[in-house]
Amino acid sequence: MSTIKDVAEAAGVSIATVSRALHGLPRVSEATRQRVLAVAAELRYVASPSAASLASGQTHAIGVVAPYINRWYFGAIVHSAEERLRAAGYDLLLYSLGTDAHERRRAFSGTLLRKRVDGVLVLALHPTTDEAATLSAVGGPVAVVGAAVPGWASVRIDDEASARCAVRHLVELGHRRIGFIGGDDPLRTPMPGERRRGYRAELAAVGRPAATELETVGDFTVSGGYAAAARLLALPEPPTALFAASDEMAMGALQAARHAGLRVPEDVSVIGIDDHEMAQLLDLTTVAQPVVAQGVLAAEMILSALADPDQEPPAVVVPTELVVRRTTGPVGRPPDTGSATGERAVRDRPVV
Amino acid sequence: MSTIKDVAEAAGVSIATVSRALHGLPRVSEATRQRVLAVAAELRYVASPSAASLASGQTHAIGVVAPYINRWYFGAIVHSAEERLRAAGYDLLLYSLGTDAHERRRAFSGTLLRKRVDGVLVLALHPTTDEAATLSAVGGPVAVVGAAVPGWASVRIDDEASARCAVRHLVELGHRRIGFIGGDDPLRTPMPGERRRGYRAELAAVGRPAATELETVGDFTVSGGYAAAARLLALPEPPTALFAASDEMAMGALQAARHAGLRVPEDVSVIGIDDHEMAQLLDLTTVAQPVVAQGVLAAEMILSALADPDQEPPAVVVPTELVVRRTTGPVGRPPDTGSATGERAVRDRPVV
DNA sequence: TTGAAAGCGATACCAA
DNA sequence: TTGGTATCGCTTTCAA
Repeated sequence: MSTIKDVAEAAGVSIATVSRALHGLPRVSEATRQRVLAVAAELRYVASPSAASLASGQTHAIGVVAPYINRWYFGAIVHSAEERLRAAGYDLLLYSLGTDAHERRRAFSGTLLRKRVDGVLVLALHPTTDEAATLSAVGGPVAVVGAAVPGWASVRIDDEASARCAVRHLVELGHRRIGFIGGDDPLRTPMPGERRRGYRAELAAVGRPAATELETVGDFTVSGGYAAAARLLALPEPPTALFAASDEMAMGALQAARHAGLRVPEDVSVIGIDDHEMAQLLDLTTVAQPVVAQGVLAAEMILSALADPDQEPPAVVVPTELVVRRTTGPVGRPPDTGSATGERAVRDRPVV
Repeated sequence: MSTIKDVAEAAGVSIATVSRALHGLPRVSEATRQRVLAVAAELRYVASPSAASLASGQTHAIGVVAPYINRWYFGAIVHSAEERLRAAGYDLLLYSLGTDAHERRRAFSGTLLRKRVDGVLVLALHPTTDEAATLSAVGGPVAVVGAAVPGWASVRIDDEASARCAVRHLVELGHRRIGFIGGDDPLRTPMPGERRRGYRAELAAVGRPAATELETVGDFTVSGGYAAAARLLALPEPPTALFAASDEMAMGALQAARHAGLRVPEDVSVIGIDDHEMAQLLDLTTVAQPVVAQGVLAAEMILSALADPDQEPPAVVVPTELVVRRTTGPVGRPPDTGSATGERAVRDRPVV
């Protein structure tokens, strides 16, 4: 494996000149640069990242801290962020933590990241004040997706407003008894709480404050949504509509309704949040959030902070949009497939 | 940010001793070790990975080269492999290439990985002989999931046998006119071809060689599966069953059948391969492959090769299993929900 | 049991 | 326009 020294010798110049030539820096004659480039290519020279970062203090790597990588939301965001970061010459170091508190501590303490990355992308994790402080101490800029953290750049949706939007859609269809499938908070994100707050607020706005028995926990998985919906539909006075705080839970709810012998949306309406890639396939009505845009934006925030560390970190809230498909309909009547059901409503095109 | 020198001074020893103490090496008295450990903790010392790898030649990082990260199969494998590798003290460098030929070239040329990782995990990508050679030249061990490459460790399923298993299930249900939804090969993987071969072989075995019009292309996406199925079902003499080479395509096929006004499985049976996490939700019959096990196994192959570079790289084929749910049934009769439909059949439990 | 010192392979400053 | 060289922070060998 050739080093910069090999290139220097073969090109008949010093290593300093090789370095300059390869980095496109000035103070190298064009002739020399070409010669160095040719020799480097010939020797298949690749600079050692370790040596380069030891000398320069830059790693050209961004750490991605996420609870999961194998879920739609996270996969989509990591994918779009990676594309943007790689185009800018950065590598991605992946840290998916699971729900393990110990791993979380390691990641946020900086033990894993210090001296290893130039910046950090945090996904859907809300650090405590302490955690934010220690992770900031790692040194580089931090951007977070799905939460707002003082001092960090952030991109997110308005979770409370999105929940209100979903519930309002159901209310406009005449529903008054609406079940909520939320989640507990193993990762201490504020998101579940905010979506619940939106649910309650919108119900309160129509004078039907939420009943405790209508709020359940589905922990953001398909099977959790199934179980929660099954419980709600088995109530003495079951809800006529279900609002799940994520599409994955809504999909479970869909199946639970079918297994209970109920037609969707004739007997029960179901709405989610996300616009998961399978939502269209299942005809699920949902409040769509732009995941790709959030990933790209977060990546650009990091790049921008890297370029100019002194700027104020931006906090962007991206819009969501109600997408009406076929799992929501008027209460107690056959589904309305004709005219619009709400001014913000977007009626979705069929697959393909 | 403290360095090893700070720790050495604070502990009143040399940096060599600090290094030994921190690495648990011998030739350090227990008392000294404790003192160094205490001082290091106090100073929140974290060794610089760049300096360490420059000096030792080891990066403690594994490169993951995959076409996508935001698809079920890849997310699941990366997740399980990461867990295993992190437990062994390795970081993960993510390289998801998309279908871009240029990115692919960069990754396999070693430009991205040389001197950067100790080993490489390749997912579902089949390198050319040249690519395999240059990636091997990167230096560390390589393990591949979903393909077999001479000289590399590998874990995979038997794609042809899995396809035969799926088709045999349909044949045993009485189907003779069976449509195939495969995919072209943007990433030059042999997998699609092998599944097609299995389809043809099994049909030939019952004396019904495949008709060209029954073989379509769905490019392994939901919408591709939808379009392919729609085409098949619109044939003058449509198939009574559809075999999709992946669950995602099968899900699209399911929807296409419903949109065509056909009942599944009464009018048309659908089977896939994978056992995608949503397959259970959709009651999809499929041939399950163990993704978590494949990820862990591949990770362990790399670790093992790192520990002992001289061993012969293993090539493991993991078993698949037919999982009968409710999208396949006897041809031209109402679905048989009673007794078993095949000796390898596993009847799936309901969700939750 | 401990320390001194020679690299590892680059970057970047200062002279020439 | 070029080269010499100090430096980054650690690992590892060899002496003490």
